[in-house]
Amino acid sequence: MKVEILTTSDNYSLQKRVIDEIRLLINNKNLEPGDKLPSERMLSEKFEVTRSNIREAIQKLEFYGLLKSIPQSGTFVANIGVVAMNGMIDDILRLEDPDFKSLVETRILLELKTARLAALRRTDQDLQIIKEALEAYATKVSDGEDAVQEDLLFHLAIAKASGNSTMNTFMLIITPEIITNFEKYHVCDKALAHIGVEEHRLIYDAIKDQNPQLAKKRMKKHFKELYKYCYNVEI
Amino acid sequence: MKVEILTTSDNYSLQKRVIDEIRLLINNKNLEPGDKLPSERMLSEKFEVTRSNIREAIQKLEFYGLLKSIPQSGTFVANIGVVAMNGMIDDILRLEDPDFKSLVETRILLELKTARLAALRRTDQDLQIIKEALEAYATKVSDGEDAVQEDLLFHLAIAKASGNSTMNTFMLIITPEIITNFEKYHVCDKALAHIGVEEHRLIYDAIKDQNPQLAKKRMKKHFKELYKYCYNVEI
DNA sequence: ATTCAATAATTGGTTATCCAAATAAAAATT
DNA sequence: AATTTTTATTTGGATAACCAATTATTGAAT
Repeated sequence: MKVEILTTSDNYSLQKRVIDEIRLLINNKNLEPGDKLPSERMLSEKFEVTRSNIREAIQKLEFYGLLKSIPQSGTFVANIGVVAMNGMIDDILRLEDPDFKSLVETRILLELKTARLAALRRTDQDLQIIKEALEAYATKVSDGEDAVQEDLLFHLAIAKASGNSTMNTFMLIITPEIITNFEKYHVCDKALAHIGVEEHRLIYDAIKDQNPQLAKKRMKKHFKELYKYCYNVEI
Repeated sequence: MKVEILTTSDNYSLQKRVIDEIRLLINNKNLEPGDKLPSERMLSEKFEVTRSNIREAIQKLEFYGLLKSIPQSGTFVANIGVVAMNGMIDDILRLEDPDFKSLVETRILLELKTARLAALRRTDQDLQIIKEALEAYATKVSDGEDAVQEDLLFHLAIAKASGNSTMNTFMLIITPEIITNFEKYHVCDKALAHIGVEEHRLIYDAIKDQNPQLAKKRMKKHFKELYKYCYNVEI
């Protein structure tokens, strides 16, 4: 059974309201870094929402490093002052869901960098994993099968070899969204795959030879071909 | 009262265990995209953990786009096959917490790009917000006050003006961690601030004049000076 | 045998209750 | 009066009970 993604606007705007209330409270009480927020129970009463709503809002602000909950003690303002707190919460509230163009743009930026870094830093073990991913991809393609997954894993292997855990995380975040979009529009069919294999091999060689410039250049070309075929757009 | 960040290793490894069990289950049952997972209650019984543990693990995999929960219906495998699922979960489990060097490296990559894009895409309103952030920063510095927050907001204003919501999100994620590290090591004191103001102004001018190359170049110089002063390292 | 309405069971999400740690307050001891 | 010990309260987190939407099952009607 296939399912479609849906977003419930109700809870979403409620969370935004709670986050904004917390922002106002921090302003009114002039809470500085390290200061304690009122307890979850008090906040839920004050804002007339459930404690769950408060918890979710706090967890979101915790994700962005603005608050820190300590068990059996309280929730505290992180090492960020009132001014930055306001600005950042404002940004968080206004954040729209990423459009596909934004995802692609970011992916290319990240992958040109990870390819370069992988060429500089890859260990022998990293190289081995990339090679295995490459060959799994090549095998699938030569068998005429769909190889979107293997393609993905090749790119993630490079991200891991870059030795930069932040970029690695970011790649993990955006990759599935890109894949979903790719499959949704039914672009990038198997005709492209054979070209892809050769391009992958060239990228692998550059990383193997520890040639960062070349790795970046070949990754750039890879994306150029990819998006030219898939979307008839130059990037 | 100041608080220190701590990480409880217990729940963390428990979540990893649950995620790995889910991975194994998807493998053993050969679940394809769109297939339904067993209910949370069954999973909690099967893995001998609480339903909360199951929910948290599912939510994490949902964050990375691997699963999708539908209310009153079930949890489903996203549009990603078994192979990619395995590879990605493997990556997620191995993800280490980002080191400072990794954060800085990623920040620079992102900011060189957002500066460039902001120069290309900024609206008049974007420019106005950047200008306000710049002047708030300049005022603080000329008053001899600490201006870390205003500095941060200037950079975030540029990220917003880039028109790329993904990069904007990523900037919001890494910024507080960087700030925390900056303050922890008590580097980057006020002596640097006056240079910073001038550099900010130059970046602003380039964005105002819609000169992407110049904006990027000046941002690059800004970071070079910053990290040279703060860490005595070349980047 | 097929179709459709009615009912029972299942599901993720929500709310309420309980818990153990941490803090504050009070009382006892010196 | 100062300090320690004891008790009470507050805290975020864990658990359990509940809910409404969905799905599966049953059975009656054609």
